[in-house]
Amino acid sequence: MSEVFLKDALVTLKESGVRITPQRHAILEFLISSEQHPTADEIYKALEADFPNMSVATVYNNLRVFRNAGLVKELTYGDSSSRFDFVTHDHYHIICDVCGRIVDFHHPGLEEVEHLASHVTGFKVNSHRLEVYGTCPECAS
Amino acid sequence: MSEVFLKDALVTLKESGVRITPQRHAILEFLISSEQHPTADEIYKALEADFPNMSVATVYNNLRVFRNAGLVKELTYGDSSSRFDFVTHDHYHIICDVCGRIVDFHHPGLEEVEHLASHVTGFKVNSHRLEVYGTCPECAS
DNA sequence: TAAACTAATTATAATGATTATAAAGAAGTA
DNA sequence: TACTTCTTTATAATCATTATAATTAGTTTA
Repeated sequence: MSEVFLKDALVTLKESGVRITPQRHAILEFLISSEQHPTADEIYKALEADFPNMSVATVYNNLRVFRNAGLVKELTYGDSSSRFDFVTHDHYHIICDVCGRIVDFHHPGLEEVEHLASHVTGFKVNSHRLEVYGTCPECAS
Repeated sequence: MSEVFLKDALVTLKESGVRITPQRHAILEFLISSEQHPTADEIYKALEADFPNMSVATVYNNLRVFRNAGLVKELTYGDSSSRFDFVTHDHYHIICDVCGRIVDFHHPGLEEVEHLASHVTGFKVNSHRLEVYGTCPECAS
């Protein structure tokens, strides 16, 4: 399953003229396999063993490359550092107020909200962002 | 109208044992009158004339105090600095991808989404966050 | 009202995430 | 193989935010 995502991602990159380097391959692979929405630093640390000489800048640079290619979404919450999420299909996030864990969930798109917003404000709507906050089962017990 | 908001806010603060200083008064007043969702630095600069000796730390400290009191919401987007929004009644934001302008709009709460999220993930839901992105009428023309 | 207690402000330094820069290295191409 | 261009690395710079310590100012109570 995740193999397919990786292959598709590599094709997407190649088509937009981006070179596939071992570092890029590894960052993508880690992002896809990770269910944890990691920060740039977490990615950096996770790949330290395989790439002892890799620079943090490489991680940031490539996350930006992936984001521009539409492969990765950057999630910004109140805390200090961004988290990165490999884009598979549309899903929303629910975030635990206690431990910060981010869990995916699916919900039909909110077109009606987009329509209303467009109607009221006169904006031409492109997209929306929705997050739900609460307490995860582990922290609740 | 905004006078009422200010008075209510001051009462709320007093009730939670927070002292009303001239700086706090000014920051609140500016936040309420502003339709621009300012950054901490914008608040600091706006009050520079009236409070030449005020420290940036004071702005940050008090924004945190207001946030803890539930008077102010912190908005974090991709860009570097947070924006702060005085809480009146529930409303959502639509953000222009071109110029970054943030406009308020109202929409009935999305309880059904919260319910579904809770059901699927087992979380105890507290709140949610929704933002719509697009192009504002000015930038579209 | 004035002393006393405590919280708030100020000035400054520190932190920490992210970005910029320049040199070295590697991928793709003729 | 030599060339061009993109990528990585190492490091320094930037910038928002927070921590610290000393000073100042609200608030309380006698």
